[in-house]
Amino acid sequence: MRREHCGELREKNVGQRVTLAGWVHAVRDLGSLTFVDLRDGSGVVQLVFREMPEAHTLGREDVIRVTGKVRPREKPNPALTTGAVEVTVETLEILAKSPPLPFLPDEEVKASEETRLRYRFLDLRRARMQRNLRLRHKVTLAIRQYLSAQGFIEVETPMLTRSTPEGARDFLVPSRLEPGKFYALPQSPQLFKQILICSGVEKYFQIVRCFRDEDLRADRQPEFTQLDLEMAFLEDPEELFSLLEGLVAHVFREAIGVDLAVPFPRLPYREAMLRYGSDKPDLRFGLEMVDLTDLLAPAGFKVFAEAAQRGGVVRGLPLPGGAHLTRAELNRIEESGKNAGLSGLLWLKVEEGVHSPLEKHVGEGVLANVAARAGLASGDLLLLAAGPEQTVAQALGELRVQLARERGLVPQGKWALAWIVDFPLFKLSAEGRLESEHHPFTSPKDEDLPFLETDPLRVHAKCYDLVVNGVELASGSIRIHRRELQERIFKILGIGPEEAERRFGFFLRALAYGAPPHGGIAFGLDRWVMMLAGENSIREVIAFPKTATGACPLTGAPAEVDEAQLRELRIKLDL
RNA sequence: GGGGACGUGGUGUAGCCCGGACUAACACACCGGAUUGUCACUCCGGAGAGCGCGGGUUCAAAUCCCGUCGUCCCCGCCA
Repeated sequence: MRREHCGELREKNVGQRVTLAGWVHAVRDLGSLTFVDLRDGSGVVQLVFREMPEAHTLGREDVIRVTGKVRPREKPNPALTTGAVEVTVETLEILAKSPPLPFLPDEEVKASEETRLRYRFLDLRRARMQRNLRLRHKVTLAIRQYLSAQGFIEVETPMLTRSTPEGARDFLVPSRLEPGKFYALPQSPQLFKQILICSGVEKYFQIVRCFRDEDLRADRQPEFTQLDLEMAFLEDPEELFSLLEGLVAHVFREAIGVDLAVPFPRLPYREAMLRYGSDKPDLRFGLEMVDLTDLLAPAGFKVFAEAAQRGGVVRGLPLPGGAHLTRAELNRIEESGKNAGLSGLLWLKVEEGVHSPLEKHVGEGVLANVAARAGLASGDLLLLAAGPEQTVAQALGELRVQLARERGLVPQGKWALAWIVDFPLFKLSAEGRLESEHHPFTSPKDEDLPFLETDPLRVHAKCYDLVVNGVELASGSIRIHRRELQERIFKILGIGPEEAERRFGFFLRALAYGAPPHGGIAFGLDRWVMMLAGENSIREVIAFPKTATGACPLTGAPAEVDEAQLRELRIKLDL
């Protein structure tokens, strides 16, 4: 269909005869004069119908085609990019009618999210959703351009595969040809991309759908998209970091015109936990925590002494300008701290000297030292907590973010990116078993290899996360490329040779036949686009997302299937 | 698995705490009419829900109670 684009008409088009097609965005019927805002993918332009009775039959979201002449407006509308002109209609053709709408595809949707999802085809017509879809396209295009220019090739890996040893629950697909057996949808292409490396694909990437059957959140969907990437002959994460800094900076520039400062800071996991109480710290603001165990444990306050005795810590979270907080506000903060797992929260403030309920227990000298270490100035507050290190760090970390938000200490429009490095290789599960912190194919750091069996928890991994404004954007590692080391790791994790062979023998075989050193990373694409779009939910940047129970209000999925389908798959339901 | 919030015409809300004047209100959308410069057009008129569903309490339930379903947020879970 030959046509001009509504949103592109300007004063320079005045006098031209044009054909336009699109949706009726609004109708203003003044009798023998009718104005219609016509919308297509490019934007909106005003049509003028004079003495055309058909114009009275137009309804919102009807699809029409018109021809007419571009004219300057008597009264331009500065709110519209095409506001200097209008099109006087000569012919009108109604291509499709629309029934009354559940909601108008205007900027301000009043419809609930459920209604929006049920009528997603209407919702996506809104300018904001169109912008989000286009932004997402820009991001994936920029990624493909950049990586392609760097010599990476995109390779597709199977959607129907076998259950890979990731941590999450798998979505299963029954096999008809082999009754009783199942495919799994991939949680990530982890093993396939490593096999590609072993296959001589030295630089691989894929923008790929991944599936995890876990509960949903505002930033979690059962199917989501990753930018998955892997490189051969990679031993030093720094090599990858500089490549990815280039990629990330390119995407930010292309997608939203922001120039990021590179390189991004590197922050060891241990330091992130100590200073920010999180392995994905929001570095847009300060409020850095300090360790006070050595000052306060021996100071004569029982709670602190006992915490230290049990191997715990005493930590402080400074709150600049917090000295004037009322008793009620402090109580509320303590309540939040308790919800986050603390057994209590004490405070200290600097205001014409140092004041604290601790004063009578530990004395002024100690308090002054504490204030000095925390770098407190007059008018500042320090929140104090004691207990097991992990608990205290995490809880104060949560408080740090919460207080910064509440008190407006988070700078808007700022992008704080950082690499978190030197993660531990293992962690203890709730049952006290060793588990991989990242995944079992992550390489330990060379200098820690001697402790692998003797003191596994002190072993660091060649593992890294990229965090942006307190959100984990990407996560990756240098992989194990020698089979012997892989078998040592399995052994430590309690995976015997038979189990290893059964679950991923195919992968171990690939490693055995000459695997180059390699490593890679995976980005959460939905989260990335969400942040770039300034949205609070990834559903706003996914064309057809699922609800919190994994349902699709548009299609009604998941749904029952025919008895015949089940019989063919030899499946009997037991509900 | 747990906690919290919510569910009222097509859509978004008010009413619910404190049951009765609710024959359920308002806005947008819709229908009819008027209208030659609007752009949230305006003006006049109209239709449209029995309050997610089921049960209970009561003389009386949108309102109180129990159950159930659905939506959203959070914790667990998600390496």
